Amino acid sequence: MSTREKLIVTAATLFQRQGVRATGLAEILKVSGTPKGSLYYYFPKGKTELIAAAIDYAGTNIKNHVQAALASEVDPAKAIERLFSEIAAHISETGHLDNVSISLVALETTDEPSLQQACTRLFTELEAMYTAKLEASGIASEAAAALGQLIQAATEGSCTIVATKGQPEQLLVTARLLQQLIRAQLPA
Amino acid sequence: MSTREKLIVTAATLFQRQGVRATGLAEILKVSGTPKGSLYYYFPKGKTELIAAAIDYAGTNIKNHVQAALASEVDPAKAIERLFSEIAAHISETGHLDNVSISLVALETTDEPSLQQACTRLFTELEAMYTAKLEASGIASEAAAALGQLIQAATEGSCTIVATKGQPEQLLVTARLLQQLIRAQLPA
DNA sequence: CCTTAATTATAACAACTGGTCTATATATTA
DNA sequence: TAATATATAGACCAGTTGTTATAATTAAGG
Repeated sequence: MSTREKLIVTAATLFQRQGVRATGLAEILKVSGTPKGSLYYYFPKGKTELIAAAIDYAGTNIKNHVQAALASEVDPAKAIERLFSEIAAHISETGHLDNVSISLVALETTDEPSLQQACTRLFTELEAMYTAKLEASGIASEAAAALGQLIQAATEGSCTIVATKGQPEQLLVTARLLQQLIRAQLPA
Repeated sequence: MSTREKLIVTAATLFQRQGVRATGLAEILKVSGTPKGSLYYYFPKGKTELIAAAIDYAGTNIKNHVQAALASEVDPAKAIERLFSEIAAHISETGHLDNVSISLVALETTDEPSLQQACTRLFTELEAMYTAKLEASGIASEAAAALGQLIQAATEGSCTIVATKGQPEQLLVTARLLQQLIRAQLPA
């Protein structure tokens, strides 16, 4: 792994776990074992540029997880169940939201247009993935789009609540209701 | 309004809008027009103590809004519609999440037990409010509890996404699906 | 009015922050 | 091998942060 990659991966993890403002550059350097000179060499615009790269990296990671879960089952309801149980397992094991949610980063960066746009893009892409899966199973596209939005909202909201409460199993309760809703929309 | 109250109200607003870490005591003092000596006089344990008071204040505010919306309609589905449209209007007008969501504060404070507990308590109380409303309309208690959790998750998640995207109308799409789900659970 | 309590004022502090700069080390190329 | 390009090292910087301490001012009580 190159120095630049180490910086991005470490930053992505720390930002998602504790937030952008709570993560100083000194900590990223220490955890990644990389030199300070390199940080400004690879990210001459500074922390904001590193945050942008970290959002993209985290986003790709999350999308890959979601894509794998959606592809693992033909039935979208079962796929959502699988996704939520994977998220629950991750949070249960790590106690953190890295690799599953960028809500904290998104909320912290609404005042910086380029970062807000990067987070917006990710949220939109995730919704589109859910929507596509639902459409592929025969749900009308308007209903699929609405459901895609709800699934994404429920996912981010559940991650936030579960991380706060320390109760990952709550994700499974929410998943069951979403499955019910999806099944009600599937063609007979 | 007393000095102590001014500090709490200002802190609550700024914390919900921009986060705890992005809000320094200097800004709270400036915006509230209160003296620095008073801050430590009233909150001798410092910023954490002020954050705790701000969470409680914000939580009471949010609970009051939710309670008013739930009480405004007998039908829980219509009440949720009203709540979501009020949230959408607020975000539309202000561009901020103060008075509607503590997700940012909650995510930033998971490493401080007393604050985590305060946020957990609020999330739990909000869920209980939704659950009680659903039960009162005849939904079986287990189903009502699961739905209460989904409503709370969808609310927090939607606020996060909508604040990021700057698209408050998306809340109304989500509200319609929640209404559908609620109606499917109501006794015939 | 005097005494006591409450509140305010503000300087000082150590620690942290993101960024700059220049010299040096390492890698690449011809 | 020497020259050039890339990457690293690390000192330094100004600004911000939350906190402490002490003196002064104001408010309350007898």
